[in-house]
Amino acid sequence: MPLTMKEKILIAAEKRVRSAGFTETSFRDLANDVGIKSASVHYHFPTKPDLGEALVTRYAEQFKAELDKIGLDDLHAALDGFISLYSNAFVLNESICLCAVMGAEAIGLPENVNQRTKAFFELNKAWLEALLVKHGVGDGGDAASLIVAALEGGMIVASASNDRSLFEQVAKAAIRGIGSI
Amino acid sequence: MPLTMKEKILIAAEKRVRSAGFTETSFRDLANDVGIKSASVHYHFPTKPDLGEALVTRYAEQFKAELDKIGLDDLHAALDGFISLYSNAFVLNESICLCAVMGAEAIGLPENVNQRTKAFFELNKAWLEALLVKHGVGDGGDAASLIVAALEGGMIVASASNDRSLFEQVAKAAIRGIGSI
DNA sequence: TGATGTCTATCTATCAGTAGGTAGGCAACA
DNA sequence: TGTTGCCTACCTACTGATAGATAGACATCA
Repeated sequence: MPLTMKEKILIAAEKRVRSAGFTETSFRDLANDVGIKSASVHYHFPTKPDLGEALVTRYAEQFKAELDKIGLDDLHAALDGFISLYSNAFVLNESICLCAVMGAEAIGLPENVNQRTKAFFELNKAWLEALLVKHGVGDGGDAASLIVAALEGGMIVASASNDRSLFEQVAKAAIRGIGSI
Repeated sequence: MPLTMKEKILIAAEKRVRSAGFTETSFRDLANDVGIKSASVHYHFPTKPDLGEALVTRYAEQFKAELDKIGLDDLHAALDGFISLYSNAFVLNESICLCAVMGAEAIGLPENVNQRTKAFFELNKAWLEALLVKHGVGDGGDAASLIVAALEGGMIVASASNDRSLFEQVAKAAIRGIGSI
Protein backbone atom coordinates (compact mmCIF):
# COMPACT_ATOMS: atom_id res chain seq x y z
CA MET A 1 0.00 0.00 0.00
CA PRO A 2 1.42 3.36 -0.97
CA LEU A 3 1.75 6.11 1.61
CA THR A 4 -1.25 8.32 2.13
CA MET A 5 -0.70 12.05 1.81
CA LYS A 6 -1.33 12.44 5.52
CA GLU A 7 1.45 10.00 6.25
CA LYS A 8 3.77 11.75 3.80
CA ILE A 9 3.15 15.05 5.57
CA LEU A 10 3.89 13.52 8.95
CA ILE A 11 7.13 12.04 7.68
CA ALA A 12 8.24 15.39 6.27
CA ALA A 13 7.16 17.18 9.43
CA GLU A 14 9.05 14.82 11.71
CA LYS A 15 12.20 15.38 9.72
CA ARG A 16 11.88 19.14 9.88
CA VAL A 17 10.86 19.36 13.53
CA ARG A 18 13.66 17.07 14.66
CA SER A 19 16.24 19.17 12.88
CA ALA A 20 14.89 22.71 13.17
CA GLY A 21 12.19 22.71 15.83
CA PHE A 22 8.39 22.81 15.80
CA THR A 23 7.91 26.56 15.54
CA GLU A 24 10.41 26.76 12.70
CA THR A 25 8.48 24.19 10.71
CA SER A 26 5.95 25.85 8.41
CA PHE A 27 2.96 24.53 6.50
CA ARG A 28 4.49 25.90 3.30
CA ASP A 29 7.72 23.99 3.81
CA LEU A 30 5.80 20.78 4.38
CA ALA A 31 3.58 21.43 1.38
CA ASN A 32 6.68 21.87 -0.74
CA ASP A 33 8.23 18.71 0.65
CA VAL A 34 5.29 16.53 -0.33
CA GLY A 35 4.34 18.36 -3.53
CA ILE A 36 1.02 19.98 -2.62
CA LYS A 37 -0.04 23.48 -1.55
CA SER A 38 -0.08 24.73 2.01
CA ALA A 39 -3.86 25.04 1.98
CA SER A 40 -4.03 21.32 1.31
CA VAL A 41 -1.85 20.61 4.32
CA HIS A 42 -4.43 22.47 6.37
CA TYR A 43 -7.04 20.11 4.96
CA HIS A 44 -5.28 17.18 6.63
CA PHE A 45 -4.24 19.06 9.78
CA PRO A 46 -6.55 22.04 10.35
CA THR A 47 -4.25 23.81 12.82
CA LYS A 48 -0.64 23.58 13.88
CA PRO A 49 -1.47 22.08 17.26
CA ASP A 50 -3.36 19.35 15.39
CA LEU A 51 -0.23 18.63 13.40
CA GLY A 52 1.98 18.64 16.48
CA GLU A 53 -0.26 16.28 18.36
CA ALA A 54 -0.43 13.81 15.48
CA LEU A 55 3.33 14.01 15.11
CA VAL A 56 4.19 13.16 18.70
CA THR A 57 1.49 10.52 18.92
CA ARG A 58 2.84 8.78 15.86
CA TYR A 59 6.41 9.06 17.12
CA ALA A 60 5.50 7.52 20.46
CA GLU A 61 3.59 4.68 18.78
CA GLN A 62 6.52 3.82 16.56
CA PHE A 63 8.86 3.98 19.54
CA LYS A 64 6.59 1.68 21.51
CA ALA A 65 6.56 -0.81 18.66
CA GLU A 66 10.36 -0.89 18.76
CA LEU A 67 10.37 -1.27 22.54
CA ASP A 68 8.05 -4.24 22.28
CA LYS A 69 10.55 -6.01 20.07
CA ILE A 70 13.22 -5.96 22.76
CA GLY A 71 13.49 -9.12 24.82
CA LEU A 72 13.50 -8.56 28.58
CA ASP A 73 15.18 -11.78 29.72
CA ASP A 74 18.76 -10.56 29.41
CA LEU A 75 19.19 -7.31 31.37
CA HIS A 76 22.26 -6.07 29.58
CA ALA A 77 21.03 -6.98 26.13
CA ALA A 78 17.75 -5.18 26.89
CA LEU A 79 19.55 -2.04 28.08
CA ASP A 80 21.74 -2.12 24.99
CA GLY A 81 18.63 -2.42 22.85
CA PHE A 82 17.01 0.49 24.63
CA ILE A 83 20.01 2.72 24.16
CA SER A 84 20.24 1.71 20.53
CA LEU A 85 16.77 3.16 19.98
CA TYR A 86 17.99 6.52 21.23
CA SER A 87 21.26 6.19 19.43
CA ASN A 88 19.48 5.56 16.14
CA ALA A 89 17.26 8.57 16.76
CA PHE A 90 20.31 10.80 16.99
CA VAL A 91 22.04 11.67 13.75
CA LEU A 92 24.60 14.44 14.07
CA ASN A 93 23.55 17.63 12.28
CA GLU A 94 20.34 15.97 11.15
CA SER A 95 18.06 14.98 13.97
CA ILE A 96 17.61 14.44 17.66
CA CYS A 97 14.73 12.81 19.51
CA LEU A 98 11.45 14.50 18.53
CA CYS A 99 10.44 14.72 22.16
CA ALA A 100 13.70 16.34 23.21
CA VAL A 101 12.86 19.16 20.81
CA MET A 102 9.23 19.32 21.87
CA GLY A 103 10.25 19.18 25.52
CA ALA A 104 12.67 22.06 25.18
CA GLU A 105 10.02 24.15 23.41
CA ALA A 106 7.33 22.95 25.82
CA ILE A 107 6.62 26.23 27.62
CA GLY A 108 5.53 27.92 24.38
CA LEU A 109 3.73 24.92 22.90
CA PRO A 110 0.01 24.06 22.90
CA GLU A 111 -1.12 21.92 25.79
CA ASN A 112 -2.27 18.99 23.66
CA VAL A 113 1.24 18.64 22.24
CA ASN A 114 2.83 18.71 25.68
CA GLN A 115 0.49 16.01 26.91
CA ARG A 116 1.67 13.71 24.15
CA THR A 117 5.29 14.52 24.88
CA LYS A 118 4.74 13.73 28.53
CA ALA A 119 3.17 10.42 27.53
CA PHE A 120 6.26 9.57 25.51
CA PHE A 121 8.54 10.08 28.48
CA GLU A 122 6.21 8.08 30.70
CA LEU A 123 6.18 5.25 28.21
CA ASN A 124 9.95 5.10 28.28
CA LYS A 125 10.23 5.24 32.03
CA ALA A 126 7.58 2.60 32.54
CA TRP A 127 9.34 0.21 30.18
CA LEU A 128 12.70 0.75 31.87
CA GLU A 129 11.28 0.47 35.34
CA ALA A 130 9.59 -2.82 34.49
CA LEU A 131 12.87 -4.14 33.15
CA LEU A 132 14.85 -3.13 36.22
CA VAL A 133 12.28 -4.48 38.64
CA LYS A 134 12.15 -7.78 36.78
CA HIS A 135 15.88 -8.17 37.33
CA GLY A 136 15.80 -6.87 40.90
CA VAL A 137 18.07 -3.95 40.07
CA GLY A 138 17.85 -0.53 41.71
CA ASP A 139 14.58 0.66 43.14
CA GLY A 140 13.21 1.00 39.66
CA GLY A 141 11.69 4.45 39.41
CA ASP A 142 14.64 6.68 40.15
CA ALA A 143 17.06 4.79 37.94
CA ALA A 144 14.56 4.79 35.08
CA SER A 145 14.02 8.54 35.36
CA LEU A 146 17.74 9.17 35.49
CA ILE A 147 18.44 7.11 32.39
CA VAL A 148 15.72 8.73 30.29
CA ALA A 149 16.79 12.23 31.37
CA ALA A 150 20.46 11.45 30.73
CA LEU A 151 19.79 10.09 27.25
CA GLU A 152 17.64 13.05 26.25
CA GLY A 153 20.08 15.51 27.77
CA GLY A 154 23.03 13.66 26.28
CA MET A 155 21.57 14.10 22.83
CA ILE A 156 21.20 17.82 23.36
CA VAL A 157 24.69 18.32 24.73
CA ALA A 158 26.20 16.22 21.95
CA SER A 159 24.19 17.99 19.27
CA ALA A 160 25.15 21.47 20.46
CA SER A 161 28.76 20.37 20.77
CA ASN A 162 28.67 18.69 17.37
CA ASP A 163 30.31 15.65 18.96
CA ARG A 164 28.51 12.34 18.88
CA SER A 165 30.93 10.69 21.26
CA LEU A 166 29.55 12.84 24.07
CA PHE A 167 26.22 11.03 23.72
CA GLU A 168 27.89 7.65 23.77
CA GLN A 169 29.88 8.59 26.85
CA VAL A 170 26.70 9.54 28.68
CA ALA A 171 24.87 6.41 27.54
CA LYS A 172 27.65 4.14 28.81
CA ALA A 173 27.95 5.97 32.11
CA ALA A 174 24.19 5.73 32.61
CA ILE A 175 24.23 1.96 32.21
CA ARG A 176 27.30 1.52 34.36
CA GLY A 177 25.65 3.46 37.17
CA ILE A 178 22.68 1.11 37.36
CA GLY A 179 22.39 -0.96 40.48
CA SER A 180 23.92 1.64 42.74
CA ILE A 181 21.06 4.03 42.38
CA MET B 1 25.06 52.28 38.15
CA PRO B 2 21.83 51.93 36.28
CA LEU B 3 21.47 49.21 33.69
CA THR B 4 22.61 50.03 30.17
CA MET B 5 20.10 49.53 27.41
CA LYS B 6 22.24 46.70 26.05
CA GLU B 7 22.00 44.95 29.38
CA LYS B 8 18.26 45.52 29.57
CA ILE B 9 17.84 43.94 26.15
CA LEU B 10 19.89 40.92 27.17
CA ILE B 11 17.82 40.46 30.31
CA ALA B 12 14.59 40.62 28.33
CA ALA B 13 15.99 38.30 25.68
CA GLU B 14 17.12 35.73 28.20
CA LYS B 15 13.67 35.63 29.72
CA ARG B 16 11.99 35.17 26.37
CA VAL B 17 14.42 32.62 24.98
CA ARG B 18 14.30 30.51 28.12
CA SER B 19 10.54 30.33 28.01
CA ALA B 20 9.75 30.33 24.31
CA GLY B 21 12.95 29.52 22.42
CA PHE B 22 15.45 31.52 20.42
CA THR B 23 13.68 31.48 17.07
CA GLU B 24 10.42 32.55 18.68
CA THR B 25 12.07 35.56 20.26
CA SER B 26 11.73 38.61 18.03
CA PHE B 27 13.42 41.99 17.96
CA ARG B 28 10.01 43.61 18.17
CA ASP B 29 9.12 41.77 21.35
CA LEU B 30 12.42 42.75 22.93
CA ALA B 31 12.03 46.37 21.85
CA ASN B 32 8.61 46.42 23.46
CA ASP B 33 9.94 44.84 26.63
CA VAL B 34 12.58 47.52 27.16
CA GLY B 35 10.62 50.46 25.76
CA ILE B 36 12.46 51.27 22.54
CA LYS B 37 11.88 50.49 18.85
CA SER B 38 13.07 47.37 17.09
CA ALA B 39 15.43 49.36 14.88
CA SER B 40 17.19 50.48 18.04
CA VAL B 41 17.66 46.92 19.17
CA HIS B 42 19.47 46.34 15.89
CA TYR B 43 21.76 49.19 16.84
CA HIS B 44 22.97 47.21 19.86
CA PHE B 45 22.85 43.79 18.22
CA PRO B 46 23.14 44.15 14.44
CA THR B 47 21.92 40.61 13.67
CA LYS B 48 20.15 37.84 15.50
CA PRO B 49 23.26 35.64 15.69
CA ASP B 50 25.00 38.59 17.37
CA LEU B 51 22.25 38.69 19.95
CA GLY B 52 22.33 34.93 20.48
CA GLU B 53 26.06 34.86 20.96
CA ALA B 54 26.00 37.69 23.49
CA LEU B 55 23.16 36.00 25.30
CA VAL B 56 24.84 32.65 25.78
CA THR B 57 28.20 34.25 26.58
CA ARG B 58 26.63 36.34 29.31
CA TYR B 59 24.72 33.37 30.67
CA ALA B 60 27.86 31.27 30.87
CA GLU B 61 29.79 34.06 32.58
CA GLN B 62 27.13 34.49 35.21
CA PHE B 63 26.98 30.76 35.74
CA LYS B 64 30.74 30.60 36.12
CA ALA B 65 30.64 33.37 38.72
CA GLU B 66 28.16 31.29 40.72
CA LEU B 67 30.27 28.16 40.35
CA ASP B 68 33.29 30.02 41.69
CA LYS B 69 31.39 30.80 44.86
CA ILE B 70 30.92 27.14 45.70
CA GLY B 71 33.48 25.70 48.10
CA LEU B 72 35.09 22.46 46.91
CA ASP B 73 36.23 21.05 50.24
CA ASP B 74 33.02 19.28 51.13
CA LEU B 75 32.01 16.96 48.29
CA HIS B 76 28.36 16.65 49.16
CA ALA B 77 27.91 20.31 49.91
CA ALA B 78 29.56 21.17 46.62
CA LEU B 79 27.29 18.78 44.69
CA ASP B 80 24.27 20.23 46.43
CA GLY B 81 25.42 23.72 45.50
CA PHE B 82 25.91 22.66 41.90
CA ILE B 83 22.47 21.17 41.65
CA SER B 84 20.96 24.23 43.29
CA LEU B 85 22.27 26.33 40.40
CA TYR B 86 20.33 24.16 37.98
CA SER B 87 17.35 23.99 40.28
CA ASN B 88 17.20 27.79 40.47
CA ALA B 89 17.44 28.01 36.70
CA PHE B 90 14.32 25.91 36.35
CA VAL B 91 11.01 27.58 37.13
CA LEU B 92 7.99 25.59 36.05
CA ASN B 93 6.09 27.20 33.18
CA GLU B 94 8.56 30.07 33.12
CA SER B 95 12.07 29.05 32.24
CA ILE B 96 14.54 26.25 31.79
CA CYS B 97 18.31 26.47 31.33
CA LEU B 98 19.14 28.79 28.42
CA CYS B 99 21.58 26.24 27.05
CA ALA B 100 19.03 23.43 27.16
CA VAL B 101 16.89 25.49 24.82
CA MET B 102 19.81 26.49 22.63
CA GLY B 103 21.06 22.91 22.58
CA ALA B 104 17.71 21.52 21.48
CA GLU B 105 17.50 24.10 18.69
CA ALA B 106 21.18 23.69 17.86
CA ILE B 107 20.86 22.11 14.41
CA GLY B 108 19.07 25.17 13.03
CA LEU B 109 21.08 27.77 14.92
CA PRO B 110 24.05 29.87 13.74
CA GLU B 111 27.41 28.32 14.41
CA ASN B 112 28.67 31.11 16.68
CA VAL B 113 25.76 30.50 19.04
CA ASN B 114 26.42 26.76 19.13
CA GLN B 115 30.05 27.34 19.98
CA ARG B 116 29.07 29.34 23.04
CA THR B 117 26.56 26.72 24.07
CA LYS B 118 29.21 24.06 23.75
CA ALA B 119 31.53 26.17 25.91
CA PHE B 120 28.83 26.35 28.59
CA PHE B 121 28.55 22.58 28.77
CA GLU B 122 32.32 22.22 28.84
CA LEU B 123 32.57 24.73 31.66
CA ASN B 124 30.12 22.71 33.72
CA LYS B 125 31.77 19.39 33.05
CA ALA B 126 35.23 20.71 33.81
CA TRP B 127 34.10 22.12 37.15
CA LEU B 128 32.39 18.85 38.11
CA GLU B 129 35.28 16.72 36.96
CA ALA B 130 37.73 18.78 39.01
CA LEU B 131 35.51 18.35 42.05
CA LEU B 132 35.21 14.60 41.65
CA VAL B 133 38.91 14.12 41.00
CA LYS B 134 39.78 16.20 44.03
CA HIS B 135 37.77 13.83 46.19
CA GLY B 136 38.95 10.72 44.41
CA VAL B 137 35.45 9.80 43.27
CA GLY B 138 34.60 8.10 40.00
CA ASP B 139 36.92 8.40 37.06
CA GLY B 140 35.92 11.99 36.68
CA GLY B 141 34.98 12.54 33.08
CA ASP B 142 32.18 10.05 32.59
CA ALA B 143 30.42 10.90 35.82
CA ALA B 144 30.63 14.62 35.08
CA SER B 145 29.17 14.15 31.60
CA LEU B 146 26.39 11.99 32.96
CA ILE B 147 25.40 14.50 35.61
CA VAL B 148 25.30 17.47 33.25
CA ALA B 149 23.30 15.52 30.68
CA ALA B 150 20.90 14.24 33.33
CA LEU B 151 20.28 17.69 34.78
CA GLU B 152 19.66 19.25 31.36
CA GLY B 153 17.49 16.35 30.28
CA GLY B 154 15.71 16.31 33.62
CA MET B 155 14.70 19.91 33.14
CA ILE B 156 13.26 19.14 29.72
CA VAL B 157 11.33 16.08 30.84
CA ALA B 158 9.99 17.90 33.89
CA SER B 159 9.05 20.98 31.88
CA ALA B 160 7.19 18.99 29.23
CA SER B 161 5.47 16.98 31.95
CA ASN B 162 4.68 20.11 33.95
CA ASP B 163 5.99 18.33 37.04
CA ARG B 164 8.90 19.79 38.91
CA SER B 165 9.35 16.75 41.10
CA LEU B 166 10.60 14.84 38.06
CA PHE B 167 13.61 17.13 37.95
CA GLU B 168 14.30 16.66 41.62
CA GLN B 169 14.04 12.92 41.29
CA VAL B 170 16.63 12.93 38.51
CA ALA B 171 18.95 15.26 40.42
CA LYS B 172 18.91 13.06 43.50
CA ALA B 173 19.44 9.89 41.50
CA ALA B 174 22.37 11.47 39.69
CA ILE B 175 24.13 12.30 42.93
CA ARG B 176 23.41 8.94 44.49
CA GLY B 177 24.91 7.21 41.48
CA ILE B 178 28.26 8.94 41.89
CA GLY B 179 31.13 6.77 42.94
CA SER B 180 29.90 3.73 41.11
CA ILE B 181 30.40 5.22 37.70
C1' DT C 1 -29.09 3.75 -17.29
C1' DG C 2 -28.71 8.21 -16.12
C1' DA C 3 -29.32 11.94 -13.08
C1' DT C 4 -28.52 13.85 -8.47
C1' DG C 5 -26.15 14.57 -4.49
C1' DT C 6 -22.24 14.16 -1.54
C1' DC C 7 -17.50 13.42 -0.19
C1' DT C 8 -12.40 13.80 -0.82
C1' DA C 9 -8.50 16.08 -1.97
C1' DT C 10 -6.71 19.43 -4.05
C1' DC C 11 -6.29 24.11 -6.17
C1' DT C 12 -5.87 29.61 -6.52
C1' DA C 13 -6.07 33.70 -4.21
C1' DT C 14 -5.93 36.28 -0.35
C1' DC C 15 -5.82 37.84 4.47
C1' DA C 16 -3.77 40.24 8.63
C1' DG C 17 0.13 39.83 11.16
C1' DT C 18 5.01 39.33 12.01
C1' DA C 19 9.83 38.30 10.82
C1' DG C 20 14.74 40.32 10.33
C1' DG C 21 16.79 44.07 8.50
C1' DT C 22 17.92 48.93 6.49
C1' DA C 23 18.10 54.05 5.29
C1' DG C 24 18.17 58.31 6.88
C1' DG C 25 17.17 61.82 10.30
C1' DC C 26 17.49 64.09 14.81
C1' DA C 27 19.12 65.35 19.30
C1' DA C 28 22.29 65.06 23.10
C1' DC C 29 26.82 65.10 24.47
C1' DA C 30 32.16 64.77 24.35
C1' DT D 1 32.46 68.47 15.18
C1' DG D 2 31.90 63.72 15.56
C1' DT D 3 30.00 60.02 17.99
C1' DT D 4 26.31 57.82 20.36
C1' DG D 5 21.72 56.29 20.82
C1' DC D 6 17.62 56.51 19.51
C1' DC D 7 13.81 57.58 16.18
C1' DT D 8 10.36 57.18 11.90
C1' DA D 9 9.40 54.87 8.07
C1' DC D 10 9.97 51.45 5.25
C1' DC D 11 11.25 46.85 2.72
C1' DT D 12 10.93 42.00 1.47
C1' DA D 13 9.86 37.61 2.95
C1' DC D 14 7.26 34.63 5.40
C1' DT D 15 3.65 33.05 8.93
C1' DG D 16 -0.88 30.39 9.98
C1' DA D 17 -5.21 30.49 8.35
C1' DT D 18 -9.47 31.07 5.39
C1' DA D 19 -12.70 31.44 1.31
C1' DG D 20 -14.27 29.69 -2.67
C1' DA D 21 -13.80 26.79 -6.61
C1' DT D 22 -13.05 22.37 -8.94
C1' DA D 23 -12.20 17.63 -10.58
C1' DG D 24 -13.08 13.01 -9.71
C1' DA D 25 -14.96 9.08 -7.10
C1' DC D 26 -18.88 6.90 -5.36
C1' DA D 27 -23.48 5.97 -3.93
C1' DT D 28 -28.38 6.51 -4.18
C1' DC D 29 -32.56 6.57 -6.52
C1' DA D 30 -36.05 7.37 -10.55
